[in-house]
Amino acid sequence: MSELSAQERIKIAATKVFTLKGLEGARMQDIADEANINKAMLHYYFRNKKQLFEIIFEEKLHKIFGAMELLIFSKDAFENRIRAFVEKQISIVLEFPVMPIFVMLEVRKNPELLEGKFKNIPLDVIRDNFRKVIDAEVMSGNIRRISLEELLMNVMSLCIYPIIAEPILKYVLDLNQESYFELIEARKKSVSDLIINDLKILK
Amino acid sequence: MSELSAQERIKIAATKVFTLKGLEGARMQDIADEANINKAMLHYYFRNKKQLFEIIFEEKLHKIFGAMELLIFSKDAFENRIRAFVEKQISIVLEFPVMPIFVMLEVRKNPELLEGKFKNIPLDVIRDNFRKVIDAEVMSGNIRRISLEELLMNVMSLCIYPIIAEPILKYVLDLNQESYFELIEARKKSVSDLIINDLKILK
DNA sequence: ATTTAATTTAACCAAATGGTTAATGCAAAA
DNA sequence: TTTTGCATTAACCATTTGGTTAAATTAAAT
Repeated sequence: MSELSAQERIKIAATKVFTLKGLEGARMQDIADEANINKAMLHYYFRNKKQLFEIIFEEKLHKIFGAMELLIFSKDAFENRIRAFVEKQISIVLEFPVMPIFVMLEVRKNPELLEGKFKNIPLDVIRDNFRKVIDAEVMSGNIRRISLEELLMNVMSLCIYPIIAEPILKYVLDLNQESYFELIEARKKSVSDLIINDLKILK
Repeated sequence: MSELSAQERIKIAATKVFTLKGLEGARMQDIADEANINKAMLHYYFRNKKQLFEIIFEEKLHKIFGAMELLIFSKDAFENRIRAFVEKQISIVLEFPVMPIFVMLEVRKNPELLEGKFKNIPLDVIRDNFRKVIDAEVMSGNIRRISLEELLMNVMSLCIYPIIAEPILKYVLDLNQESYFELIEARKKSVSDLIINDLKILK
């Protein structure tokens, strides 16, 4: 039935259960059932619940913030970088919509979870670099003055929220799966348009 | 020490624990400790964990969507209604930032949670009404054509996400509490500006 | 083929957990 | 003062939970 190794199946199962139930809410037996293996195997491949959790958590964290590098390590024009980032960000979140909710909630329970988890992603470099990019655009008169903080908050919000809030939005707006999905697909363009039009308005 | 009744203290404690840990992750003993009462009191005032949870959940749900009525039951001009809604929405979420995360996650675990929980908020009326408001503005040439769905997604995203993602944003953008709070306060205006400027651009 | 190592399982255990109960305190009514 | 009904507590119980272990099975090395 399954081509994957026990270890891989455990990680997939653990991701499913942890993201939905959180560290304390997840049951080792549920993870074992989901992975179709004996419960003892969980402790054979991963020392205990906490360690299994942390491995999953770190993987998901990197997935979410991996897209940020697109904003920096690209030689494209500013507008196109924004468009690429928006599209990538929406696609990533669509792949696993619970991910951001999971990360936000677990970080609130245990703030130390973030410490040292961004080794591979040089946040300070990305920040400095992107501020310079924005400044250059402002100097060239291409965009209005805006802070990195405001811009990033706007883009992340518009990309992430409509996907993580899917069940609520579908209920409130009375949408079926199909029309909801069309709306999200359309956002890959409309969010970029919104952001870029906002930047072009000179105060 | 506390002026509140045992029942009130339980609800406050339960809100704190449930919103952070979820239904399965929450421990009745933790709620009792947080409320400073004997564990048996929980079952004295509320039949069981599930019932206590559902009462908390419904309350929080209404708090979040209460603001939507501002968009309808106001006689203000369109632009001002948007501004009022944005300000209200941000204030509500600031009061209890875990609330939306909690609701989004629990609804994903158990979709039936939403069923029948909007008795007091006539969603269909609000939708119809607001669509008419938008149409009227479009007809008057005040705003570009936009769907209720897109507009609501944009506004909700920009208001809610930056607050629920606080710990992550502070870490990624290297912000202290003070500068983070300033940014959010500024959004009460800047989000409205962004939305309204977008609407004024005629395609 | 035999030994060795890695993988998998069922049975088990101590601790934690949701929930109950019988006894106790305690204020207002009689 | 006595009684009545609500509020509160400690002790208790059955079940669940994370974790262990020793035996069994399978795969790899000799």
